[in-house]
Formats: sequence, C-alpha cells, structure tokens
Amino acid sequence: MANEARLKARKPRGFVDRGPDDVKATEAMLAAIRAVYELYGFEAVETPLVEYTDALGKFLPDQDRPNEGVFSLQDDDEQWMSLRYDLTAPLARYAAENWAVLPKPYRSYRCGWVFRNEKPGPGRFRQFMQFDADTVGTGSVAADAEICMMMADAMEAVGLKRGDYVIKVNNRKVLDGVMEAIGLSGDENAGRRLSVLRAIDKLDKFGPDGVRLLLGAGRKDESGDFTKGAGLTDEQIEPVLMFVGEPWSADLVTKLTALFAERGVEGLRELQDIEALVAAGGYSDRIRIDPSVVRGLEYYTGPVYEAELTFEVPNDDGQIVRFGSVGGGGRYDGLVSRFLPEPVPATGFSIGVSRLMSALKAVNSPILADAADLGPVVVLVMDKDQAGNYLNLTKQLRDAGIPAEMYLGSSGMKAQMKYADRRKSPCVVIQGSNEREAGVVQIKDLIEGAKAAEAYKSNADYKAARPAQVEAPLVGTAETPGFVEVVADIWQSHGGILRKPAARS
RNA sequence: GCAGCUGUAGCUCAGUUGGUUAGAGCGUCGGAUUGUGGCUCCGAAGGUCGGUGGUUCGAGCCCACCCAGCUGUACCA
Repeated sequence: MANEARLKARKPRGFVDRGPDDVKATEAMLAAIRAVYELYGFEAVETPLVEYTDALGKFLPDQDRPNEGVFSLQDDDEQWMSLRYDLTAPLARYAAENWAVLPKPYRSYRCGWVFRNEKPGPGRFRQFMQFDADTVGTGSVAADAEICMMMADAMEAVGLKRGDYVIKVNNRKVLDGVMEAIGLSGDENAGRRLSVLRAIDKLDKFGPDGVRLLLGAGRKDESGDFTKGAGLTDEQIEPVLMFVGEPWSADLVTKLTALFAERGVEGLRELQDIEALVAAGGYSDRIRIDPSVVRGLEYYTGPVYEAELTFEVPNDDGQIVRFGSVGGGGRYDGLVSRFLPEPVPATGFSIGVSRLMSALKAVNSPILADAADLGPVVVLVMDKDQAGNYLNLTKQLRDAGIPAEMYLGSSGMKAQMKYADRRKSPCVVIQGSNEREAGVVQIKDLIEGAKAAEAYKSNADYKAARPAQVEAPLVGTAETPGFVEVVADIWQSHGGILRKPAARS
C-alpha cells in the first residue's frame, strides 16, 4: 500500500462543476433570453474577465487589500488587475472607451462569468453567471420602462408563467426623499442612510417588526447574534414604515408629495411616468411599483428594479422555500461619466443565471425538458481485430446525422452494454463473426429493452429472449431497410434529431 | 466577520460506561452467464475515524487548539 500522501482531488471552495445536463439546460435558457433581448434591438458585446482594478470602481472596500471581495493580481508593470465582480462596471468602461464611435443611445447585452471573493453559501458561489442588458446614453424613463418590460418577457421566455414572477420598481430619489423628510440628509448622515436602506431591504425577510428593530436599537437573531440598528427615534421610524408598508397609490403619492422636497417629488413623477408607460405596453399585471425595493448597490441614482419569483417550493428537506430575487438593476447615471468629461446617463438589468436555473428546475420548466439529451449510439467491439470495420459502421451512422461512437475501452460485451446504458444510448450496434459473415448487424433498443426486461424473472430466459433486438443488413434494399435507416428510426423514436449538415449547393 | 451545530468507506449512516482486527445499506469492480445493460446469488476492492497535541495501561469515543462543512446573521460594489 502506498502510504505517502496522495494529492487529493478537490475543487476550490465556492466553485462548482457542471455536468452535461446542466450545461445543456443553461444553454437552452440563455438562448431563450438572448432571443428576447435581440427582439428588443439590443446587440451583443463581450468584455474580458479581467479589468484594471481602478476601472472596477471606487466600490472596492479597501485599495490596500485588493483581494478583499474581489480576486486581484498584479501585472508585471505593477498595475493591479481584478476579475470582474459584475458586468456593469466593465460595460461602463467599454462604453466610455468607445463612446466616440458607438451609436447613441447604446443598447447592448452580455452574458458571462463574474467572480466574488467572499464566503460561499447555499446558492451563493464565488463564480457565477450574469446576463445583462443596458441602455447607455439616455436619461429617459422610457428606457427604464422598456428594460422592465423586456425582463418580464424574458421571464416568460424561459418558461415561467404569468403570476409566478413580478418585476418590482422603485426609485432611489423617493427613498432619499423619505430620509430627507426625517432629517437624515447631508454627508454626516450617509452611514445612517445606508443602515436605513439595509433595514428596509430586509422587509420580506423579517417583516415590519424586524425592520422596526433594525431601524431602532437593533435585532437579535435566533442564534443569539446581535445586529446593531440604525438608531432612529420612534418619530423617525414611523414615516419610514408607513412608506414601505403602504401599497403604491394616488393617495400615497399625494401624501408623499406634501412631505418631500424637490428631489423626492421628481422621483415620484418618474415612477408615475414609468407606471403609465408600462400600462400603455400592457404590462401592468407584471410590473408593479413597490416602495420597499432597495437594491443594495451604492451607484444607483434613480429607478431601481427587481425580478422576484412569487411561488413557493418544498426543498429536499421538505421545507417551503421562496426563490425571491432572480435579477435586478436600475439607473446608474454616474458610472460611465467617471471616465468621460460629459454626463452619460445609463440604465440596465442583470439576471442571475444560476438562481434562475434552479428556479426553473423547481417548476419543471418546459425549456429544460427540451434540453434533455440522448447519448450516442454505441457500436460494440466484439472482435478487437475488427476495429477498422467497426469504425466504418460508426462513420456511416455519423454521416446520417446520428451521434455515434465505437467503444474504446478494453472490457467485454457485458461491460460494453453497461457503458452504453450509462451513456443513455438509445441503442447499440452488435456485429460478431456470425453477423459479419452474413453481412448484417444486430441492433438492440436499450430503452425498449429495459421496459421489456421487467417481464423476465430468470436471467437465462431474459438473455435468450433478447428483447427489443432486431437484425438489419449492412446495405438496404427496396424491401428491407439497411441498418443505418433502422438505427435512425430508433434514434428518432426516442426523440433524437438527425444532425445532418445542411446540403451545400 | 460573529454565533450555533456537525465531521467515521465514493454516498447515507451505525459504532455500548473508553477495551482485541471499526461495521451496515447503497454505489463501484469481478464472477455465476467465454455474445447481451435489468432481476437474483456469490465474491472483492475501498478507512491517516477531519488534523495536531494531550489525558489514559488502552481513544472513533474524554480534553485543548486548528481545519472543513452546514444553519443563522453581517457584508454583498
């Protein structure tokens, strides 16, 4: 026994491997989203995984510790570079760098991996995929309304039913108005404003009572851990709770207008405009103004949106779970202009691809069923000296557009059958010396065969019966189809499609 | 980061007040069946008991520290 330490195969914490089913399903989902984005006239753009750290923004917590939150490395000229942690900052860099030549407003989408160097948790990874769409170069709320409508269409394109999701819209200016009204304006209250926003963000998690504690002295969770609150007085807390707890209505707008200074009123007007645009598009049942939406990001300056799934599903332990947010976004008027001498307003939305995917699994979205895949037809190797012959059979199948492979291992027939089974092959092609001399092959349908096998109790009977197995000649005639045709029939009968390249003329 | 809980075979887990050589089911591989995936039967491989140190005649079990995982919470650009 080798006792010396063997290298342990293990993937880094917070990262995931993805198998063939997952890859296929994700591709199908992305294709559906992409189709929606392109229908709206957005064009693709791809940027690198790495950006200069300063281009990712002032949003880095600490320039002295560049690995806090992001993955960073130093170039040979000592410049700090980082793996991107979202797709918005790189887009802002790209738009600014190419501002002179881009059509304006610039409408683009992009999909890709982003990285965050932080503690992973259930459903939270250090590498994950986002799918974004943004309009850069217009301050019109029509751009915000359009993006919300596009997100609603994307939700349905991936198989979510109307009512299973809602796009919630709020406005940072309105939140600012509320805080101004309770005396939290000014630089000296910036930290406290942030605490208030965080507390509001927890409304669906802890309810109004939990938020009240967080706005005041603080809250203790069930493990006994204590979270310090924003330290507001009761007189300050009440208006905040009223604001986030009350449904959006003309009445609320009137009340708030009386309370607000100019900036808050402007926010209210923008929300009303969005509401009207959404109604004109026929999306009022799916896009809702909701004063409790916050979005943590500091760079948002106006409308913010969130795509939330409304259904509940039991998890593996039988507990009821809500998926919650599968995407979000908003207006970030300051981000592009960091690089340019002129103001460049922009708005965009980001879909969390992995989260959306696990939600689609939970509701059995048809888009995933379509992605289910058959393995290749396996040509068994009965006589090792006939490899050229088997390879030729395999090629004939491939030429007909049927995924096929010759068995490349060294095991016997039984193991080859098991291999084909595990590959989810619909059928195998068998040619021993008898068949070869007769110019035929045996074709065994593994899926039908498995059904038929249940009828046999003894293994001897099962083997003798050879269920779901047919013989076919290598070359067909007018009366008898050849083996390629027989395999093609079986392939298609199990839902396989022929991948014949389009004929060239 | 903070708090609580948990680490025994690839997976799910037993393991007595601390007592000889640490078990089961599933899975994997092989055989019964030299040319047929299922079922059944037989067999095999697979373990630094998370790590290090300590207590003890003796530790999977007790103690300390460390590491990892899970749950909650914080942060989440």
